[in-house]
Amino acid sequence: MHLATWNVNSLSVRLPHLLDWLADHPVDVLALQELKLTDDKFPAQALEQAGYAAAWLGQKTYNGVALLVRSPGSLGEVQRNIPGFEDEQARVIAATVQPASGMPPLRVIGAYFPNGQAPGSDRFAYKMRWLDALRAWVAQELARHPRLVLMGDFNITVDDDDVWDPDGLRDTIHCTREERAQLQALKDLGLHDAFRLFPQPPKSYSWWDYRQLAFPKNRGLRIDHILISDALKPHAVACTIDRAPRKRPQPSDHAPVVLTLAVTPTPAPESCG
DNA sequence: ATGGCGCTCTCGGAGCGA
Repeated sequence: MHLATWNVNSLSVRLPHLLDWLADHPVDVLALQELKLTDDKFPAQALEQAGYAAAWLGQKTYNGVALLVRSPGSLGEVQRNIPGFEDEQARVIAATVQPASGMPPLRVIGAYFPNGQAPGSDRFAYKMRWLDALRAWVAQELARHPRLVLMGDFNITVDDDDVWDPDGLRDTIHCTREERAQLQALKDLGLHDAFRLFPQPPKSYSWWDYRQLAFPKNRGLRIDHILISDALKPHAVACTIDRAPRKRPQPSDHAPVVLTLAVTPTPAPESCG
């Protein structure tokens, strides 16, 4: 089965891209970020016709997140935003997912982490507060749901391998020690960066600036991540970034990240052969 | 050196993203 995350940068604008992508890649679960629409504008009917049920949390102009599950899968115990963390911004949606593929249920958290603008700014301070609240809540979620996926636009690079120009971008937003320490603290709860469980091409990124021919020059960042719990790690068989939608006219600035999970655990590499 | 693109809200140009 397949799970994916994609920051679409306006679901209204990108709906044709999304429907095309789902037709070619009928993933079981998809987390979307930056819907940029209010709840009443969410294209639930078009997605249902494409074979997907959805839960969403939108707002005017900015942010907005959704979880999609391929029918006849289902979403239950939907949580919108972080419990106990007052936030006007629509950034988190979680659900217990029963996949269509027949795999046992998963707890899936889709998140659009704050950008942070610049170190030292008010928005950076908000990003740190938000990350503190997220981590405390994810710890509780993990205790209740060992089979957990946390995926989305993290707006944080894990390390310099995720940065096209690590020296030029040293300690700039998405690359600061504080942000990376927060991401490490999330991983320390017992989560694994699915992308780095597997050999990957060098200079693999998930976001490229619209300007300066950044995409054709592959000047990007890997800031969209899929973290999986200890219990799911033995099921992971592949994780890739699909650059194809970024090559289309009027693309999102982000590419989808796709995780493949086996229904049954796969042997650890040490036990092979 | 700066801003360079794209989206939203709204029809001029600002705010924001990353």
